[in-house]
Amino acid sequence: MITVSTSPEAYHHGNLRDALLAAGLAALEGAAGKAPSLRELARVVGVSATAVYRHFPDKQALDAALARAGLDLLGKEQAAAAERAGGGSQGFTETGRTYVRFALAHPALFRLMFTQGHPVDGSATPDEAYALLTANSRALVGDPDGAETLALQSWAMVHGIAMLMLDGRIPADDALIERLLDTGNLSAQSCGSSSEESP
Amino acid sequence: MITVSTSPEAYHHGNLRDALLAAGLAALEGAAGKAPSLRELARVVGVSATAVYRHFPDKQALDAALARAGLDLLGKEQAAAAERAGGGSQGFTETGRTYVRFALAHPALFRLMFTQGHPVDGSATPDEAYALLTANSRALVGDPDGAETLALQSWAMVHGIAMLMLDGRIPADDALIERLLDTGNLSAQSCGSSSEESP
DNA sequence: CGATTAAAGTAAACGCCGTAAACATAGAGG
DNA sequence: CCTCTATGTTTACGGCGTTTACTTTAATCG
Repeated sequence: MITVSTSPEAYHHGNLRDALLAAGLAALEGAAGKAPSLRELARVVGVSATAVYRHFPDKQALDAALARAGLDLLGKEQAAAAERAGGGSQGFTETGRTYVRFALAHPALFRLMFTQGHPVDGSATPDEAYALLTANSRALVGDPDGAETLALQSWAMVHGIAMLMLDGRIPADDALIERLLDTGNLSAQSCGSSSEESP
Repeated sequence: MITVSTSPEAYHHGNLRDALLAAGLAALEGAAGKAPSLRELARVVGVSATAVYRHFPDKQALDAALARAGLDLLGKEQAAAAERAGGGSQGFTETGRTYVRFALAHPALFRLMFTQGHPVDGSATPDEAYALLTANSRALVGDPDGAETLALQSWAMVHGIAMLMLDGRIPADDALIERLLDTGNLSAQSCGSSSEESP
């Protein structure tokens, strides 16, 4: 009944793994916005709960696979957005904007991606998003150390914006995203004068 | 047997609520770093699981109360740190440093604080940390709009750093914290020239 | 002071969850 | 054709959050 994009094999021998991942991603988008249970996924795919264990050692592994899928998707969207903006500092900013928008568009998936206890899959395949980030910041600032710092600061900034908006601590407002993404203001702290001043 | 700080009454009529919160905070600090279950908390306090429902409508409410307690604690630590640093921009930076340190020192609690679906307790008591943040940034920049932007950007930055470190995406390294907290570098993007440039 | 009443606790049960163990079956390879 | 191995199923366990119905405690009030 359910056809999964990734692999065209007959269902009963073949692509349960992909079917589970597809069902998981679908569930994460659903109105519930709730992380799906292993049993629920098995039910949706039409298989017994324990069948899942033929393809994932435990639920955490399933979640990790979902997280990696989400990370890949984010990386692709970012790359596309950066290219559309024509690279350079414009592309860099667009990458950040896409990051926040992705989080707001897929809240449950985004939470899952970053909520695992340890880095997803221990750097087996470093994710595309991060590679793009460092490459772009290296293109913007010459000094390698400065480039890494800029990359991490930018990541932290957009990640913080995304998380605070997802958690409802600050309004998930488009205009606010733009305002926060414009880091020119931040330099008021250290750009105009040197680092000391008191009221 | 267990004495709880908040309320000195005899146990069987009185302070189950506070005992549960204390047990919850203790569990969140424990080596497990795992969010405690309602039943586990009841067990620790020596009460049946359903007794909890006399004091909290459901587990989410218990979690929200724990989150609020954590928020208060964070606010107090930040205020103390800012005062110790003598206020001004020094104090402002110290506030941020304390935020990240708090997250690393109490990972499970910090996660709980920001992982609830909606803002904890719908702005009933706006939290001290945020009040301090806006007050400080207003003291640093004159323009109220600019102050709010600076406040939110700073919050997003430290929150992002904290979260990425908790999730193991970037090393939880003291030197790195310092490097990322120094936002002077960020201005390289928009301080030296106007906003356009390409490689 | 004693009866009533409301607050605070208990016990049992429900349906869900993740996971383990033992068993079934289909298809590939000798 | 028969056997293995990969992939599935059934059944079961303990833990979870929550509901329902019951009991106890202590505070109120005539």
